[in-house]
This record gives sequence, structure tokens and C-alpha cells, in this order.
Amino acid sequence: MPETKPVVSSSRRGVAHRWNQTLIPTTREAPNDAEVPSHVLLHRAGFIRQVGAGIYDYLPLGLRVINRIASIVREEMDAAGACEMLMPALEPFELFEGTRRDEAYGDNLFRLKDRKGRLNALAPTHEEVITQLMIGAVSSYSQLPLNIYQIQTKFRDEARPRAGLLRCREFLMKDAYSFHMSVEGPGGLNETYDAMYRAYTNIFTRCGLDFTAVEAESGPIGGSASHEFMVNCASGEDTILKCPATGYAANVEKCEIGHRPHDLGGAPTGELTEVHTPNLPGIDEVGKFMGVKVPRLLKTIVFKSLVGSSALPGTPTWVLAVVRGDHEVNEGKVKTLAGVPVNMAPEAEARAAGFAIGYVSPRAVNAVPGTILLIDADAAQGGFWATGADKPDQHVKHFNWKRDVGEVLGNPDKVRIGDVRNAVEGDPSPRADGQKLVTGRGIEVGHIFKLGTKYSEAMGLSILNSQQTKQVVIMGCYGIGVSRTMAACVEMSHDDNGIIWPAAIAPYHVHLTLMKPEDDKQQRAAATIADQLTAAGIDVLIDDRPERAGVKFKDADLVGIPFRITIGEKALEQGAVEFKARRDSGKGEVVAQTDIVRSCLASING
RNA sequence: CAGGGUGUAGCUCAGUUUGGUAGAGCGUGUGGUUUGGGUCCACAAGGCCGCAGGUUCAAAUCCUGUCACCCUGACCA
Repeated sequence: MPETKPVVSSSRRGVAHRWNQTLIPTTREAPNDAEVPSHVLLHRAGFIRQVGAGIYDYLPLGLRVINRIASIVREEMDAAGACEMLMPALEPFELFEGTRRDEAYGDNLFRLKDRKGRLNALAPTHEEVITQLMIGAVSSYSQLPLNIYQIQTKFRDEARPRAGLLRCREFLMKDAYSFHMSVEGPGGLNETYDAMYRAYTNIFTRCGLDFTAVEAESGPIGGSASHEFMVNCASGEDTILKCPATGYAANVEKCEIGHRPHDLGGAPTGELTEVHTPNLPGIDEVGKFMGVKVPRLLKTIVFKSLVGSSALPGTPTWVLAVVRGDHEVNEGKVKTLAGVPVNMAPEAEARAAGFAIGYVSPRAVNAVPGTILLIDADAAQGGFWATGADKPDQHVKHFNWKRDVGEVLGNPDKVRIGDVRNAVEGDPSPRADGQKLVTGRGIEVGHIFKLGTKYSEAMGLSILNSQQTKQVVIMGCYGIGVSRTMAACVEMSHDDNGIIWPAAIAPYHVHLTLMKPEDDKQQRAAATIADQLTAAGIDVLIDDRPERAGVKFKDADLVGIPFRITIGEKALEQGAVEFKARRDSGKGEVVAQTDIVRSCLASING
């Protein structure tokens, strides 16, 4: 007769697995494909194996970590009032055509034909599917707000998968979508957005991650309508900036820059002199060739208005953005300051209009009709400048704003000074006078976003409100890269010997090593301890392989389970075992067998 | 997509320049030895040399094509 178990239990019993009952193929060397630490260590420790570019097996240890993260995500999402469901990964292609995301995603959208020749997509994300579902499933404002999530495999045909699990073509993601009749007030988008912000903070805190929530590029609603959750880690792909005084943090695309004084009135430093600068591919080379430091060069980028001058009289056709040579133009900030949507100008069109691409100077504002000039505050200064000569293969020295651009500088319709570049370390904080921004690197593991009505409008999700008028539903979306979180954790927490898991997402809490598994006394002690630990809710990996001590210790460090119990002859004679945290060096302390469960519990929960 | 690189044993790599029977270390198996931080010794198994053409008496090696994977950049709701 099978043992019956209560359906409902208030306590969770831990599991004890023996190394040889599971699959943990550790290796001394990593495959030469693996370069970043998380990829190397997750492979060497037997958590993942690569199947193809950006496609991985999750082996038993890897899946256990994934499941730990997923269950923390579930608990916090459920606690925040969200509700789980599951959508298909395979979808009819027309869904994406309806919202034109087939174009927006382009080649990143996996397409495949079925036997009837119909085109399908493997979903990169599920706005269309859930919106379609809601159209049929929700018919009254009284059913809203709703926040629905899933944890599911996503597909993106990345141009370049890389860095192991950090940029995959197939990956595990939690995506949530919320639906509202209003932005403000009870039941509004902002309420859920804030709840998600708190839930994400709880999730990543509980996962034991060192992270920063940063403001990201705003959605259609504006304001701080998007936040990214970044694991702080020097090897991260993304740059984040923080104000040390106020806690303001933003990604590099979004980060505002505090007040910078500017002055276009400085006296000329010399005659405007042309310099022949052929075949110099970049600004660094130009500076070197001219003998001018890059921060004394002016870089002028040509943007094209997407509105066009014919639509609205007075709207510019071309937008010039001028920054110092060592700075980077920020397209979003250009749009804001220009007041019109813009794109980087297609080179051929810009040339046809009279711009000497690669050699454009601010003077082009006077030469090409329909052009406005945006000057970054750091570029709007007196003193020596070098810049393009507005003809091929020529630059100029001793450029002077007032002399060489002239009175148009005083025309606010044509020339604006402001912030059009990416923030860099040391820029003034936008939130505290006298404070300077500091930079850090991060790995994006979560992103929350106020979608607005983009999808509901495109797909026709509208509902009668209490005034009996039809209203387009307002949406938010909230993503967490679950598999990426596992990798980001390893990037953040490892040493030369292997991974160091936070207890909350470790594959097991305790690694129990038998020095002499052939010794019955040690086997009995291991069984007893494992039984006591699991009864206390602790998950245990028992390494009773007939290997030498060194092999087992090395593997234990590599796998990175946070606490290790070693059963050896000497201590066992005194009724004791050794206990050691993975993050500590040395052999650890000798603990009486009767105290070991208490020690483990205290360490794991502490 | 552009530039660069690599495909040879389960893993790391040599061999390719100069064509002539497929190599090492690690790992695996067996026997012995050792036993608290990847012991030592012996023996053994294990290869469509990415794939397809071509040149040649003969191709891992030369030529052509192709595929895969990695790196840098572009791209990345």
C-alpha cells in the first residue's frame, strides 16, 4: 500500500539526493566556447550544457536553481495580487502582423511554417496573445484590474547569442500583464506598477542578489514609467549611473544630467584653419592626426525628422546634435529637445541635402534649409574647438561659436542648448546640487513597463466603463529573466574555485560529504543527519562517491552549495562532524552531531 | 549583418607551413597502489580529422564550396 500523505501540509520536508542518483557531470576544464565566468562555472559544475548557439540543457542542478527562483517569483507575484496562467509558445503569425511587431522584431522573431504552409511564430513575449484572450474573456470594467503572469520559455532569434545564459535564443522568462481602466487611483495602472516594483524588490532581495532598480527609457505615458532591475556586477553589459546622495539611479539611455553652465561668447583662439584629414575612420584618429585632444573636438550628428516639414509649418527637416568628441549623442534626448521624433539620418539622404557626413560642423545649420541645431551644454563653451569643415576630408581648427555660426545662435527656434548626450561618470547629479554621478555595471534581470494602450488599441481591447462609454484598456507589462537571473547570480557570486550560491536559490542547502563512504558508521551518520535535516525542511546533496577526498572537496567548491558538512573518521569518533560555509576558507568548525541541524538552520536562515 | 577566429577522442589541444598508416594530457574501463584538497604505476577501450566536392598514386594537411560554434562591433520590447 502506498503511504498516504496529507494534501495540505504546513511544513515542507526537504529532499536528500545522493550524487550518484542524479546527474552532475563536473569537468576540470571548460569547453573553449565558454568565456564568461557564469558560463564556464555553470558548465564545469554540471548545471548546464550547450546544445546550440544560445540554446542550453538545464541539468538537474540547473533546473533546481531555476525552480527555486521561479517559486520565489510565484510567491511574490501571487502575494502582490497577480495570478498565474500559461500561454503557448507557438502562435499564428497573424497575431504579430496585427500589432506590426513582425516588423518591430524583424529577424529576432522566429518564424516557422506548419504542414499546411501557414506561417507561425515562436513567441518572444506575449502581449498579443494575452490581449487577444482578454478581448474574449473580460467584458466589464468591474472585472478589472487584473494582473496575469506566466513562467514560460521565450524565443528570440538574437543576432548574436552570447555569454552563455546571459543572452540566449531560448530562455525562461516570467512575464506579467496588467489591465486597467485608469492610470491613477484605486485599481489604476500606477497602483499595480508600484506593487510590481515592490514585488520585484522582494524577489531579488529574497534571491540574495545585489541589485539596483534604475529608471529606464520612458514608455508612452511618460514620467518614470519604466524601471530595470540590474544585478550589480562588474562584468555586466549595461552601464548604470547613480547619485550618491539621493539614491537616484538610471540606465545610460535614460539618465538625466544636472545643471551645467554654458557660454557661447568666448573670444576666438585663432584663425579658422582647415586641415586635410583623409582616410581617418573615427574621431580618435582625427584627434590624433590633428594634434587635438578628443574633448576639444565637436561631434555633429545629423538626424532626420520623422514628421517632415510639410506636415507642420515650422517643423524642422533636419536636426543637428552637437556634443564634445568624448561624449555620445543620445537619440531619446535629441527627440525631447527637438520636440519631434527623429531618426539617425540615412547617409545618402543627408548627403543629398548637403551634409558632408563625417565632416559636418555646427555651421551647417546656416547652410541647409530646414535645419535646427541642438548643442549639448558641454559643447556650448568658449575656448579652442576643432570640428568638421563641411566638406569631405577636411576639418577646421580654432572654431568659434559666435564668429563661425553667427547670430542664429540667438534664435531659439533654430538653436537650443541642453542635454543631448549620454551621462558619464562625474557628471553633475540631476537630483542634488554639487553631487556627481557615479557609474556601475549591471545585468538586467527584470523590467517593468507602463505599456499604456499600444496593444489594446491595436487589437481592439476596449470595455464599457461605469459611465457606459467604451474605453480602451490600459496595460502594463512586467518581465523577469529567470534563466538569466541564475547566470547573473553566478557572475555576481563566485571565486576561483567555483560558484557561491545564496542559500535561497542554491540547488541544495547542505552538501554532505562522506570521507569514507565504505565505512558503515559514516553511512549511518550520514543517513541520520540527512534525515534530521530534511525533516527540518533542508535540502541535502550527499556525496558518497568512492572518490578521493580532494576530488569531492573540489567538486563541492565548484558546485557551490552554501553549507558543507564533512563526515570524517576523527570527528565522528567524538560524535561530531565538520561544518563549513562555502564562502569561508579553511576546514570549518567541528560541531556535535546533536547540534548540526541547529547550526545548519541558523546558517541558512541567517 | 560586417570584421576576426576555431572545427582532430567525452574535455583541453598538438599535428596542417613542407601530402606518405591518427597523437598527447585530462577523463573513462580493468588490475595494483594510495587515502582529508583533483595520488602513483601498468594495461585497455575510444576518431567519417565538421560536411560535400575537387586535385593527387596518396589528403587531417592543398583547392573550391558549405555548415556549425566563439569573439568584437551593429542590433537588443
